[in-house]
Amino acid sequence: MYYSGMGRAATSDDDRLTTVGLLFESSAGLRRVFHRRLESERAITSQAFDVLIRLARTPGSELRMSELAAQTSLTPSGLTRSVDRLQGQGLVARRICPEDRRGAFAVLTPEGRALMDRAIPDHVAHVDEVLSDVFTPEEEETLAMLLRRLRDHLYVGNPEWDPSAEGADPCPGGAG
Amino acid sequence: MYYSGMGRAATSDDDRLTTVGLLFESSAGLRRVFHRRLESERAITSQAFDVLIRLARTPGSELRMSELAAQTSLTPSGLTRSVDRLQGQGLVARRICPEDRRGAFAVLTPEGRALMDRAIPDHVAHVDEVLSDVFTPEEEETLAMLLRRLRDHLYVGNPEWDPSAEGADPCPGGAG
DNA sequence: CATCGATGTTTGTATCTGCAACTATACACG
DNA sequence: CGTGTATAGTTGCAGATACAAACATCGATG
Repeated sequence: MYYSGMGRAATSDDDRLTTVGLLFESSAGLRRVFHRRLESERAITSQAFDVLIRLARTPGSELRMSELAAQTSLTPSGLTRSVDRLQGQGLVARRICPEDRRGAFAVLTPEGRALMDRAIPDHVAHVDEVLSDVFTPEEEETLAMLLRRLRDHLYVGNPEWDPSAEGADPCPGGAG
Repeated sequence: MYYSGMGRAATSDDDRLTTVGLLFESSAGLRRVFHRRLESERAITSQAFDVLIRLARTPGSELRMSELAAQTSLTPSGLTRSVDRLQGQGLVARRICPEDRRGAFAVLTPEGRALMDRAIPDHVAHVDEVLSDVFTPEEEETLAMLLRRLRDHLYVGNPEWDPSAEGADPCPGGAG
């Protein structure tokens, strides 16, 4: 999209839009690649996988709805719907936060845990396969470092998606 | 999303998923930032802007529907709907390709051209502002180089989105 | 020239998403 | 203890997207 990589990007406008355009295209392309495999092999969308993997990789396998929304780049409304669907599939359940009854946790069910235990290794291998085809380990590290700076810059100060809130859970996961 | 940048990413699984997670988050964050500004100042979505800027920056201000779909990471169906909306706003028109009447061009109308002449400089400045807050010029160049490799790897061989078809237009823009 | 398969685009349909409004609970204050 | 404001999450609704099927046209073949 935009105007990236057309072989005639020489003007200053082009240069400045190229990076952003490449970022969007890479993201969309990766998402499509992973989405295809997940949907054909696991019958879940990449969006659902985003939610599930976040839960699977959290101690206690549960997170507050708002946490999960922030970490999946979904709005609260979008996350509610996503968890509704996962609940319908029996992969996730809701648990009221005992210390703040407005709040809810999304919890991985045993079935969801089993699915992720099968799916994650395959997914990691797939990611690995794609990235190692393109980058050396140092390059991948450089890319991650640059992207981390960009991500942090974009999300700080955004009240709804500020990662600085990540550790400030009023009802810490499962320990209660 | 995924598990990136949580301060405890030390296992091998984490490392391998981090880069992809950061890419998705950066892309989503950038899209949101640009979307907000475009929608409030120009009353267009960032998706529509993707289409318009591609047209605005092409000689003759017109492209085949399939070209445009490939370059905006939309499916043909999605692009048809998008162009429908832009046509309804008077920003884009369709033109049948005289040499292949199955095909259609999307053409920027004078109104669309005028909008983009106003919007592009602001957008470039906005992109510049965000990126220069985060990266040195060399870093940005490095990022673009790495992302270009990734993008090219993801899109070659994918018949629907193969960029190698870009120069092979059977009815080249506007010259006919 | 008629037919058949291939290609470019559009349409029917279902799903997903976000915004704004709403409900329920918590917390501060008198 | 009652009231007012803030916060967590959900729901109604409108808009956007993809997949599959349909439609129109092209090009090859006989």
